[in-house]
Amino acid sequence: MSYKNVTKLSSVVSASKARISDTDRLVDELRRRIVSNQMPPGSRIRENELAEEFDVSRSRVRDAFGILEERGLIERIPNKGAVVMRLEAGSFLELFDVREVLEGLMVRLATQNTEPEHWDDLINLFGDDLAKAVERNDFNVYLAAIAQFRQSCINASGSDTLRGVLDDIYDRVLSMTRRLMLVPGRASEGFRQHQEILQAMRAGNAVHAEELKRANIRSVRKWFLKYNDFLL
Amino acid sequence: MSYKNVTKLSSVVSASKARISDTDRLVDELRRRIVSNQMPPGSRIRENELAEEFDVSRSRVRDAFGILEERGLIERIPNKGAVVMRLEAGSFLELFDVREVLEGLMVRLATQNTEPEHWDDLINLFGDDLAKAVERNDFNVYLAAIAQFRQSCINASGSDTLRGVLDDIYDRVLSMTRRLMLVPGRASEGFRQHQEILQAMRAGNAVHAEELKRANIRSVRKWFLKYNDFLL
DNA sequence: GTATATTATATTGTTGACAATATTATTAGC
DNA sequence: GCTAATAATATTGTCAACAATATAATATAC
Repeated sequence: MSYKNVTKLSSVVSASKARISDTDRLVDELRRRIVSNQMPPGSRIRENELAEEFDVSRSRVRDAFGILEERGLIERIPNKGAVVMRLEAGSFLELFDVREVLEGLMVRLATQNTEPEHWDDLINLFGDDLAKAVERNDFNVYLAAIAQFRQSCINASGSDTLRGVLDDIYDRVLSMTRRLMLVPGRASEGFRQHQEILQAMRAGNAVHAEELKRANIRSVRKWFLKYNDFLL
Repeated sequence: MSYKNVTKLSSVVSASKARISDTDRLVDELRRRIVSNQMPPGSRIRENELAEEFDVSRSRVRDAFGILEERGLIERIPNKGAVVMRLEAGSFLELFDVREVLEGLMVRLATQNTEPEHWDDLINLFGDDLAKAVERNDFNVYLAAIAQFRQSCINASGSDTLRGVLDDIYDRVLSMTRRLMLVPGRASEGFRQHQEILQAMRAGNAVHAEELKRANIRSVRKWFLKYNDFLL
Protein backbone atom coordinates (compact mmCIF):
# COMPACT_ATOMS: atom_id res chain seq x y z
CA MET A 1 0.00 0.00 0.00
CA SER A 2 1.47 3.23 -1.01
CA TYR A 3 0.40 5.62 1.64
CA LYS A 4 4.08 5.82 2.10
CA ASN A 5 4.31 8.14 -0.87
CA VAL A 6 1.81 10.50 0.62
CA THR A 7 3.50 10.35 3.97
CA LYS A 8 6.87 10.96 2.46
CA LEU A 9 5.61 13.91 0.51
CA SER A 10 4.10 15.64 3.50
CA SER A 11 7.09 15.05 5.71
CA VAL A 12 9.36 16.31 2.97
CA VAL A 13 7.28 19.41 2.59
CA SER A 14 7.20 20.06 6.30
CA ALA A 15 10.90 19.51 6.65
CA SER A 16 11.80 21.32 3.42
CA LYS A 17 14.42 18.68 2.87
CA ALA A 18 14.06 16.22 0.03
CA ARG A 19 16.30 13.47 1.31
CA ILE A 20 15.92 10.29 -0.69
CA SER A 21 17.17 7.20 1.05
CA ASP A 22 19.23 4.47 -0.57
CA THR A 23 16.36 2.09 -0.05
CA ASP A 24 13.94 4.33 -1.95
CA ARG A 25 16.41 4.68 -4.82
CA LEU A 26 16.72 0.93 -4.99
CA VAL A 27 12.97 0.39 -4.93
CA ASP A 28 12.44 2.87 -7.76
CA GLU A 29 15.17 1.43 -9.94
CA LEU A 30 14.13 -2.20 -9.42
CA ARG A 31 10.52 -1.25 -10.01
CA ARG A 32 11.58 0.36 -13.28
CA ARG A 33 13.51 -2.69 -14.39
CA ILE A 34 10.65 -5.01 -13.56
CA VAL A 35 7.86 -3.10 -15.31
CA SER A 36 10.09 -2.44 -18.35
CA ASN A 37 10.64 -6.17 -18.64
CA GLN A 38 14.36 -5.62 -18.22
CA MET A 39 13.94 -8.10 -15.38
CA PRO A 40 11.29 -10.42 -16.79
CA PRO A 41 8.97 -12.46 -14.55
CA GLY A 42 10.73 -15.38 -12.97
CA SER A 43 14.12 -13.67 -12.97
CA ARG A 44 16.20 -14.53 -9.98
CA ILE A 45 17.54 -11.48 -8.18
CA ARG A 46 20.49 -11.81 -5.84
CA GLU A 47 21.06 -9.53 -2.91
CA ASN A 48 24.82 -9.45 -3.30
CA GLU A 49 24.81 -8.48 -6.96
CA LEU A 50 22.53 -5.51 -6.36
CA ALA A 51 24.42 -4.43 -3.25
CA GLU A 52 27.61 -4.33 -5.28
CA GLU A 53 26.05 -2.66 -8.32
CA PHE A 54 24.49 0.13 -6.30
CA ASP A 55 27.34 0.28 -3.82
CA VAL A 56 25.12 -0.13 -0.81
CA SER A 57 25.07 -2.66 1.99
CA ARG A 58 23.06 -5.80 1.64
CA SER A 59 20.73 -4.60 4.37
CA ARG A 60 19.48 -1.80 2.12
CA VAL A 61 18.80 -4.31 -0.64
CA ARG A 62 16.88 -6.48 1.76
CA ASP A 63 14.79 -3.53 2.90
CA ALA A 64 13.99 -2.76 -0.73
CA PHE A 65 13.07 -6.40 -1.31
CA GLY A 66 10.67 -6.23 1.61
CA ILE A 67 8.86 -3.30 0.07
CA LEU A 68 8.76 -4.85 -3.39
CA GLU A 69 7.41 -8.06 -1.90
CA GLU A 70 4.69 -6.18 -0.03
CA ARG A 71 3.75 -4.52 -3.33
CA GLY A 72 3.51 -7.85 -5.06
CA LEU A 73 6.30 -7.17 -7.53
CA ILE A 74 8.63 -9.90 -6.35
CA GLU A 75 8.23 -13.17 -4.55
CA ARG A 76 10.57 -14.20 -1.80
CA ILE A 77 10.97 -17.83 -0.91
CA PRO A 78 12.64 -18.29 2.48
CA ASN A 79 16.29 -19.26 2.27
CA LYS A 80 16.02 -19.57 -1.50
CA GLY A 81 15.81 -16.07 -2.80
CA ALA A 82 13.73 -13.54 -4.64
CA VAL A 83 12.26 -13.76 -8.12
CA VAL A 84 10.22 -11.32 -10.16
CA MET A 85 6.54 -12.18 -9.70
CA ARG A 86 4.96 -14.23 -12.44
CA LEU A 87 1.71 -13.01 -13.90
CA GLU A 88 -0.72 -15.48 -15.35
CA ALA A 89 -3.70 -14.77 -17.57
CA GLY A 90 -6.02 -15.26 -14.62
CA SER A 91 -4.53 -12.49 -12.53
CA PHE A 92 -4.62 -10.18 -15.55
CA LEU A 93 -8.35 -10.77 -15.90
CA GLU A 94 -8.87 -10.19 -12.20
CA LEU A 95 -7.00 -6.95 -12.54
CA PHE A 96 -9.45 -5.72 -15.18
CA ASP A 97 -12.41 -6.13 -12.81
CA VAL A 98 -10.73 -4.16 -10.08
CA ARG A 99 -9.50 -1.52 -12.48
CA GLU A 100 -12.95 -1.06 -13.93
CA VAL A 101 -14.57 -0.03 -10.66
CA LEU A 102 -11.61 1.90 -9.29
CA GLU A 103 -10.76 3.91 -12.38
CA GLY A 104 -14.44 4.56 -12.90
CA LEU A 105 -14.60 5.95 -9.39
CA MET A 106 -11.46 7.98 -10.06
CA VAL A 107 -12.99 9.67 -13.08
CA ARG A 108 -16.30 10.30 -11.32
CA LEU A 109 -14.69 11.92 -8.29
CA ALA A 110 -12.32 13.92 -10.46
CA THR A 111 -15.23 15.31 -12.47
CA GLN A 112 -17.26 16.11 -9.38
CA ASN A 113 -14.44 17.91 -7.62
CA THR A 114 -13.28 20.27 -10.35
CA GLU A 115 -14.51 23.05 -12.59
CA PRO A 116 -15.05 21.99 -16.21
CA GLU A 117 -12.26 24.30 -17.46
CA HIS A 118 -9.79 22.33 -15.39
CA TRP A 119 -9.71 19.69 -18.12
CA ASP A 120 -8.85 21.98 -21.02
CA ASP A 121 -5.14 21.23 -20.72
CA LEU A 122 -5.71 17.49 -20.96
CA ILE A 123 -8.17 17.91 -23.82
CA ASN A 124 -5.46 19.86 -25.58
CA LEU A 125 -2.91 17.15 -24.85
CA PHE A 126 -5.24 14.57 -26.35
CA GLY A 127 -5.41 16.58 -29.58
CA ASP A 128 -4.18 16.20 -33.14
CA ASP A 129 -0.49 15.99 -32.31
CA LEU A 130 -1.05 13.02 -30.04
CA ALA A 131 -3.38 11.46 -32.61
CA LYS A 132 -0.54 11.62 -35.15
CA ALA A 133 1.91 10.18 -32.66
CA VAL A 134 -0.45 7.25 -32.11
CA GLU A 135 -0.79 6.85 -35.89
CA ARG A 136 2.94 6.45 -36.32
CA ASN A 137 3.11 4.03 -33.35
CA ASP A 138 5.03 6.43 -31.12
CA PHE A 139 4.04 4.52 -28.01
CA ASN A 140 6.21 6.35 -25.52
CA VAL A 141 4.48 9.64 -26.23
CA TYR A 142 1.08 8.02 -25.90
CA LEU A 143 2.06 6.22 -22.70
CA ALA A 144 3.23 9.51 -21.21
CA ALA A 145 -0.08 11.13 -22.10
CA ILE A 146 -2.03 8.33 -20.48
CA ALA A 147 0.12 8.59 -17.37
CA GLN A 148 -0.61 12.32 -17.33
CA PHE A 149 -4.34 11.66 -17.61
CA ARG A 150 -4.21 9.22 -14.78
CA GLN A 151 -2.15 11.49 -12.56
CA SER A 152 -4.42 14.48 -13.13
CA CYS A 153 -7.49 12.44 -12.36
CA ILE A 154 -6.09 11.03 -9.15
CA ASN A 155 -5.02 14.46 -8.00
CA ALA A 156 -8.40 15.93 -8.87
CA SER A 157 -10.23 13.13 -7.10
CA GLY A 158 -8.67 14.44 -3.91
CA SER A 159 -8.69 10.99 -2.37
CA ASP A 160 -5.43 9.73 -0.95
CA THR A 161 -7.14 6.48 -0.17
CA LEU A 162 -7.99 5.96 -3.82
CA ARG A 163 -4.48 7.02 -4.78
CA GLY A 164 -3.18 4.37 -2.44
CA VAL A 165 -5.09 1.45 -3.88
CA LEU A 166 -4.48 2.58 -7.46
CA ASP A 167 -0.76 2.96 -6.81
CA ASP A 168 -0.90 -0.53 -5.44
CA ILE A 169 -1.88 -2.03 -8.75
CA TYR A 170 -0.18 0.55 -10.95
CA ASP A 171 2.91 -1.42 -11.78
CA ARG A 172 0.92 -4.41 -12.92
CA VAL A 173 -1.40 -2.18 -14.93
CA LEU A 174 1.56 -0.51 -16.61
CA SER A 175 3.14 -3.75 -17.70
CA MET A 176 -0.19 -4.81 -19.18
CA THR A 177 -0.73 -1.48 -20.91
CA ARG A 178 2.69 -1.62 -22.52
CA ARG A 179 1.99 -5.03 -23.99
CA LEU A 180 -1.45 -4.18 -25.23
CA MET A 181 -0.06 -1.13 -26.96
CA LEU A 182 1.46 -3.47 -29.52
CA VAL A 183 -1.85 -5.00 -30.53
CA PRO A 184 -2.80 -3.47 -33.89
CA GLY A 185 -5.64 -0.99 -33.52
CA ARG A 186 -5.79 -1.00 -29.72
CA ALA A 187 -3.82 2.24 -29.22
CA SER A 188 -5.93 4.32 -31.57
CA GLU A 189 -9.13 3.00 -30.04
CA GLY A 190 -7.87 3.79 -26.57
CA PHE A 191 -6.96 7.26 -27.74
CA ARG A 192 -10.50 7.93 -28.99
CA GLN A 193 -11.99 6.57 -25.79
CA HIS A 194 -9.90 8.92 -23.72
CA GLN A 195 -11.05 11.80 -25.86
CA GLU A 196 -14.69 10.87 -25.19
CA ILE A 197 -14.09 10.50 -21.47
CA LEU A 198 -12.48 13.94 -21.37
CA GLN A 199 -15.43 15.43 -23.24
CA ALA A 200 -17.80 14.07 -20.62
CA MET A 201 -15.57 15.42 -17.86
CA ARG A 202 -15.43 18.80 -19.57
CA ALA A 203 -19.23 18.76 -19.67
CA GLY A 204 -19.28 18.07 -15.95
CA ASN A 205 -21.15 14.81 -16.45
CA ALA A 206 -19.51 12.70 -13.77
CA VAL A 207 -21.78 9.68 -14.08
CA HIS A 208 -21.38 9.49 -17.83
CA ALA A 209 -17.61 9.93 -17.59
CA GLU A 210 -17.51 7.08 -15.09
CA GLU A 211 -19.47 4.80 -17.39
CA LEU A 212 -17.22 5.68 -20.35
CA LYS A 213 -14.11 4.93 -18.31
CA ARG A 214 -15.58 1.60 -17.24
CA ALA A 215 -16.44 0.81 -20.84
CA ASN A 216 -12.87 1.70 -21.74
CA ILE A 217 -11.51 -0.90 -19.34
CA ARG A 218 -14.00 -3.50 -20.53
CA SER A 219 -12.85 -2.80 -24.06
CA VAL A 220 -9.20 -3.31 -23.12
CA ARG A 221 -10.24 -6.55 -21.49
CA LYS A 222 -11.80 -7.76 -24.73
CA TRP A 223 -8.64 -7.04 -26.68
CA PHE A 224 -6.63 -8.85 -24.07
CA LEU A 225 -8.82 -11.94 -24.27
CA LYS A 226 -8.52 -11.97 -28.04
CA TYR A 227 -4.73 -11.66 -28.12
CA ASN A 228 -3.68 -13.15 -24.81
CA ASP A 229 -1.82 -15.96 -26.55
CA PHE A 230 0.59 -13.37 -27.90
CA LEU A 231 0.66 -11.25 -24.79
CA LEU A 232 1.68 -13.81 -22.19
CA MET B 1 -0.51 -4.94 -0.55
CA SER B 2 -1.21 -8.29 0.73
CA TYR B 3 -0.24 -10.58 -2.04
CA LYS B 4 2.21 -11.71 0.54
CA ASN B 5 -0.55 -13.66 2.23
CA VAL B 6 -1.36 -15.47 -0.96
CA THR B 7 2.27 -16.11 -1.67
CA LYS B 8 2.88 -17.37 1.82
CA LEU B 9 -0.07 -19.65 1.63
CA SER B 10 0.97 -21.30 -1.59
CA SER B 11 4.56 -21.73 -0.54
CA VAL B 12 3.41 -23.14 2.76
CA VAL B 13 1.16 -25.58 0.99
CA SER B 14 3.85 -26.65 -1.41
CA ALA B 15 6.37 -27.05 1.37
CA SER B 16 3.88 -28.61 3.79
CA LYS B 17 5.60 -26.66 6.53
CA ALA B 18 3.79 -23.86 8.28
CA ARG B 19 6.75 -21.91 9.58
CA ILE B 20 5.78 -18.52 10.89
CA SER B 21 8.63 -16.07 11.12
CA ASP B 22 9.22 -13.74 14.05
CA THR B 23 8.53 -10.82 11.76
CA ASP B 24 5.12 -12.19 10.79
CA ARG B 25 4.22 -12.75 14.43
CA LEU B 26 5.19 -9.20 15.23
CA VAL B 27 3.18 -7.79 12.34
CA ASP B 28 0.07 -9.70 13.39
CA GLU B 29 0.31 -8.71 17.03
CA LEU B 30 0.99 -5.03 16.32
CA ARG B 31 -1.81 -4.98 13.76
CA ARG B 32 -4.13 -6.40 16.42
CA ARG B 33 -3.12 -3.79 18.97
CA ILE B 34 -3.58 -0.98 16.51
CA VAL B 35 -7.03 -1.93 15.21
CA SER B 36 -8.25 -2.73 18.73
CA ASN B 37 -7.24 0.76 19.77
CA GLN B 38 -4.89 -0.70 22.34
CA MET B 39 -2.33 1.44 20.56
CA PRO B 40 -4.40 4.47 19.62
CA PRO B 41 -3.51 6.72 16.68
CA GLY B 42 -0.55 8.93 17.41
CA SER B 43 1.02 6.47 19.83
CA ARG B 44 4.76 6.42 19.72
CA ILE B 45 6.18 2.92 19.27
CA ARG B 46 9.81 2.26 20.15
CA GLU B 47 11.87 -0.43 18.52
CA ASN B 48 13.74 -1.36 21.67
CA GLU B 49 10.66 -1.84 23.83
CA LEU B 50 9.09 -4.22 21.34
CA ALA B 51 12.33 -6.09 20.75
CA GLU B 52 12.58 -6.71 24.49
CA GLU B 53 8.91 -7.58 24.96
CA PHE B 54 8.89 -10.15 22.17
CA ASP B 55 12.43 -11.27 22.82
CA VAL B 56 13.58 -10.71 19.26
CA SER B 57 16.34 -8.61 17.80
CA ARG B 58 15.65 -5.03 16.82
CA SER B 59 16.14 -5.97 13.17
CA ARG B 60 12.99 -8.11 13.28
CA VAL B 61 11.07 -5.20 14.77
CA ARG B 62 12.34 -2.92 12.04
CA ASP B 63 11.29 -5.40 9.37
CA ALA B 64 7.82 -5.52 10.90
CA PHE B 65 7.71 -1.72 10.98
CA GLY B 66 8.54 -1.66 7.28
CA ILE B 67 5.57 -3.86 6.48
CA LEU B 68 3.21 -1.92 8.74
CA GLU B 69 4.37 1.31 7.14
CA GLU B 70 3.79 -0.07 3.66
CA ARG B 71 0.27 -1.06 4.76
CA GLY B 72 -0.42 2.43 6.03
CA LEU B 73 -0.88 1.39 9.65
CA ILE B 74 2.06 3.32 11.05
CA GLU B 75 4.02 6.35 10.01
CA ARG B 76 7.78 6.45 10.23
CA ILE B 77 9.60 9.73 10.40
CA PRO B 78 13.31 9.34 9.65
CA ASN B 79 15.50 9.45 12.76
CA LYS B 80 12.50 10.25 14.90
CA GLY B 81 10.51 7.09 15.12
CA ALA B 82 7.23 5.40 14.36
CA VAL B 83 3.74 6.40 15.41
CA VAL B 84 0.37 4.79 14.79
CA MET B 85 -1.22 6.44 11.76
CA ARG B 86 -3.77 9.13 12.48
CA LEU B 87 -7.14 8.89 10.75
CA GLU B 88 -9.10 12.06 10.09
CA ALA B 89 -12.73 12.38 9.06
CA GLY B 90 -11.63 13.07 5.48
CA SER B 91 -9.83 9.79 5.03
CA PHE B 92 -12.81 7.96 6.50
CA LEU B 93 -15.08 9.49 3.89
CA GLU B 94 -12.60 8.59 1.15
CA LEU B 95 -12.61 5.06 2.42
CA PHE B 96 -16.38 4.79 1.95
CA ASP B 97 -16.10 5.65 -1.76
CA VAL B 98 -13.48 2.99 -2.33
CA ARG B 99 -15.32 0.43 -0.23
CA GLU B 100 -18.53 1.03 -2.13
CA VAL B 101 -17.12 0.05 -5.51
CA LEU B 102 -14.84 -2.71 -4.25
CA GLU B 103 -17.28 -4.48 -1.96
CA GLY B 104 -19.95 -4.13 -4.61
CA LEU B 105 -17.62 -5.86 -7.05
CA MET B 106 -16.86 -8.48 -4.43
CA VAL B 107 -20.53 -9.38 -4.01
CA ARG B 108 -21.17 -9.39 -7.75
CA LEU B 109 -18.27 -11.72 -8.54
CA ALA B 110 -19.12 -13.95 -5.58
CA THR B 111 -22.69 -14.33 -6.84
CA GLN B 112 -21.61 -14.98 -10.40
CA ASN B 113 -19.08 -17.62 -9.48
CA THR B 114 -21.13 -19.84 -7.19
CA GLU B 115 -24.27 -21.94 -7.16
CA PRO B 116 -27.18 -20.34 -5.25
CA GLU B 117 -27.12 -23.10 -2.61
CA HIS B 118 -23.63 -22.05 -1.67
CA TRP B 119 -25.08 -19.20 0.39
CA ASP B 120 -27.43 -21.27 2.53
CA ASP B 121 -24.92 -21.49 5.35
CA LEU B 122 -24.51 -17.74 5.52
CA ILE B 123 -28.26 -17.18 5.26
CA ASN B 124 -28.59 -19.50 8.21
CA LEU B 125 -25.90 -17.62 10.12
CA PHE B 126 -27.78 -14.37 9.52
CA GLY B 127 -30.90 -15.86 11.07
CA ASP B 128 -32.92 -15.38 14.24
CA ASP B 129 -30.13 -16.18 16.68
CA LEU B 130 -27.91 -13.47 15.23
CA ALA B 131 -30.87 -11.09 15.16
CA LYS B 132 -31.32 -11.60 18.89
CA ALA B 133 -27.60 -11.12 19.50
CA VAL B 134 -27.79 -7.81 17.67
CA GLU B 135 -30.86 -6.85 19.73
CA ARG B 136 -28.96 -7.31 22.99
CA ASN B 137 -25.94 -5.42 21.62
CA ASP B 138 -23.69 -8.47 21.47
CA PHE B 139 -21.34 -6.79 19.05
CA ASN B 140 -18.58 -9.37 19.03
CA VAL B 141 -20.94 -12.02 17.69
CA TYR B 142 -22.21 -9.66 15.01
CA LEU B 143 -18.69 -8.58 14.08
CA ALA B 144 -17.66 -12.21 13.69
CA ALA B 145 -20.65 -12.85 11.41
CA ILE B 146 -19.78 -9.86 9.25
CA ALA B 147 -16.18 -11.04 9.04
CA GLN B 148 -17.47 -14.44 7.97
CA PHE B 149 -19.65 -12.87 5.29
CA ARG B 150 -16.73 -10.88 3.99
CA GLN B 151 -14.40 -13.84 3.98
CA SER B 152 -16.86 -16.10 2.16
CA CYS B 153 -17.51 -13.47 -0.47
CA ILE B 154 -13.84 -12.85 -1.14
CA ASN B 155 -13.18 -16.56 -1.42
CA ALA B 156 -16.14 -17.05 -3.72
CA SER B 157 -15.10 -14.12 -5.89
CA GLY B 158 -12.03 -16.14 -6.76
CA SER B 159 -9.99 -13.00 -7.29
CA ASP B 160 -6.71 -12.79 -5.43
CA THR B 161 -6.28 -9.33 -6.86
CA LEU B 162 -9.50 -8.17 -5.24
CA ARG B 163 -8.52 -9.92 -2.05
CA GLY B 164 -5.28 -7.99 -2.10
CA VAL B 165 -6.79 -4.54 -2.37
CA LEU B 166 -9.52 -5.34 0.14
CA ASP B 167 -6.98 -6.69 2.61
CA ASP B 168 -5.12 -3.48 2.08
CA ILE B 169 -7.91 -1.39 3.53
CA TYR B 170 -9.30 -4.02 5.87
CA ASP B 171 -7.71 -2.75 9.05
CA ARG B 172 -9.04 0.74 8.55
CA VAL B 173 -12.48 -0.61 7.67
CA LEU B 174 -12.50 -2.73 10.81
CA SER B 175 -11.67 0.16 13.10
CA MET B 176 -14.48 2.15 11.50
CA THR B 177 -16.96 -0.70 11.75
CA ARG B 178 -16.23 -1.20 15.43
CA ARG B 179 -16.93 2.42 16.18
CA LEU B 180 -20.11 2.61 14.13
CA MET B 181 -21.43 -0.46 15.90
CA LEU B 182 -22.01 1.74 18.93
CA VAL B 183 -24.31 4.14 17.13
CA PRO B 184 -27.86 3.30 18.23
CA GLY B 185 -29.81 1.57 15.48
CA ARG B 186 -26.91 1.13 13.07
CA ALA B 187 -26.18 -2.51 13.89
CA SER B 188 -29.76 -3.71 13.40
CA GLU B 189 -30.03 -1.81 10.11
CA GLY B 190 -26.76 -3.33 8.94
CA PHE B 191 -28.02 -6.75 9.90
CA ARG B 192 -31.18 -6.36 7.80
CA GLN B 193 -29.17 -5.08 4.86
CA HIS B 194 -26.92 -8.12 4.96
CA GLN B 195 -29.99 -10.34 4.99
CA GLU B 196 -31.28 -8.64 1.86
CA ILE B 197 -27.94 -8.89 0.11
CA LEU B 198 -27.79 -12.59 0.89
CA GLN B 199 -31.31 -13.08 -0.48
CA ALA B 200 -30.25 -11.50 -3.76
CA MET B 201 -27.15 -13.69 -3.85
CA ARG B 202 -29.25 -16.76 -3.12
CA ALA B 203 -31.47 -15.79 -6.04
CA GLY B 204 -28.41 -15.55 -8.26
CA ASN B 205 -29.06 -11.91 -9.02
CA ALA B 206 -25.49 -10.61 -9.09
CA VAL B 207 -26.30 -7.11 -10.32
CA HIS B 208 -28.97 -6.58 -7.69
CA ALA B 209 -26.75 -7.95 -4.95
CA GLU B 210 -24.02 -5.53 -6.02
CA GLU B 211 -26.38 -2.59 -5.90
CA LEU B 212 -27.64 -3.63 -2.45
CA LYS B 213 -24.10 -3.90 -1.13
CA ARG B 214 -23.27 -0.48 -2.52
CA ALA B 215 -26.41 0.93 -0.93
CA ASN B 216 -25.31 -0.69 2.31
CA ILE B 217 -22.00 1.19 2.26
CA ARG B 218 -23.72 4.45 1.35
CA SER B 219 -26.00 3.93 4.30
CA VAL B 220 -23.06 3.41 6.66
CA ARG B 221 -21.59 6.58 5.25
CA LYS B 222 -24.71 8.54 6.14
CA TRP B 223 -24.63 7.30 9.72
CA PHE B 224 -20.98 8.22 9.95
CA LEU B 225 -21.64 11.75 8.72
CA LYS B 226 -24.41 12.18 11.25
CA TYR B 227 -22.40 10.97 14.22
CA ASN B 228 -18.84 11.73 13.24
CA ASP B 229 -18.46 14.19 16.10
CA PHE B 230 -18.80 11.27 18.50
CA LEU B 231 -16.83 8.83 16.39
CA LEU B 232 -13.57 10.70 15.93
C1' DG C 1 28.25 -45.42 -16.01
C1' DT C 2 24.68 -44.28 -12.70
C1' DA C 3 23.10 -43.25 -8.29
C1' DT C 4 24.02 -41.94 -3.72
C1' DA C 5 26.70 -39.75 -0.12
C1' DT C 6 29.87 -36.22 1.08
C1' DT C 7 32.18 -32.07 0.75
C1' DA C 8 32.62 -27.33 -0.91
C1' DT C 9 30.56 -23.13 -2.38
C1' DA C 10 27.16 -19.70 -2.75
C1' DT C 11 23.15 -17.36 -0.94
C1' DT C 12 20.04 -15.90 2.36
C1' DG C 13 18.91 -14.98 7.46
C1' DT C 14 20.14 -12.89 11.91
C1' DT C 15 22.55 -10.50 15.15
C1' DG C 16 25.14 -7.19 17.95
C1' DA C 17 28.18 -3.40 17.64
C1' DC C 18 28.82 1.17 16.17
C1' DA C 19 27.44 5.74 13.87
C1' DA C 20 24.18 9.40 13.21
C1' DT C 21 20.52 11.92 14.87
C1' DA C 22 17.16 13.59 18.04
C1' DT C 23 15.59 14.38 22.76
C1' DT C 24 16.26 15.55 27.39
C1' DA C 25 18.96 17.41 31.23
C1' DT C 26 22.39 20.52 32.89
C1' DT C 27 24.86 24.53 33.13
C1' DA C 28 26.09 29.51 32.28
C1' DG C 29 24.95 34.06 31.53
C1' DC C 30 22.05 37.80 32.28
C1' DG D 1 13.70 33.07 37.20
C1' DC D 2 14.29 32.82 32.19
C1' DT D 3 16.82 31.88 27.89
C1' DA D 4 20.62 29.93 25.25
C1' DA D 5 24.41 27.03 24.88
C1' DT D 6 26.36 22.65 26.09
C1' DA D 7 26.57 18.03 27.69
C1' DA D 8 24.27 13.52 28.56
C1' DT D 9 21.05 10.26 27.23
C1' DA D 10 18.01 7.80 24.33
C1' DT D 11 16.55 6.34 19.84
C1' DT D 12 16.97 5.30 15.18
C1' DG D 13 20.08 4.12 11.04
C1' DT D 14 23.80 1.35 9.07
C1' DC D 15 26.98 -2.07 8.60
C1' DA D 16 29.95 -6.10 8.56
C1' DA D 17 30.63 -10.46 10.60
C1' DC D 18 28.62 -14.84 11.55
C1' DA D 19 24.92 -18.65 11.31
C1' DA D 20 21.68 -21.36 8.73
C1' DT D 21 20.25 -23.11 4.59
C1' DA D 22 20.32 -24.37 -0.18
C1' DT D 23 22.87 -25.36 -4.38
C1' DA D 24 26.76 -27.18 -6.93
C1' DA D 25 30.78 -30.12 -7.23
C1' DT D 26 33.25 -34.06 -6.00
C1' DA D 27 33.98 -38.51 -4.44
C1' DT D 28 32.44 -43.25 -3.39
C1' DA D 29 29.94 -47.63 -3.93
C1' DC D 30 27.87 -50.76 -6.81
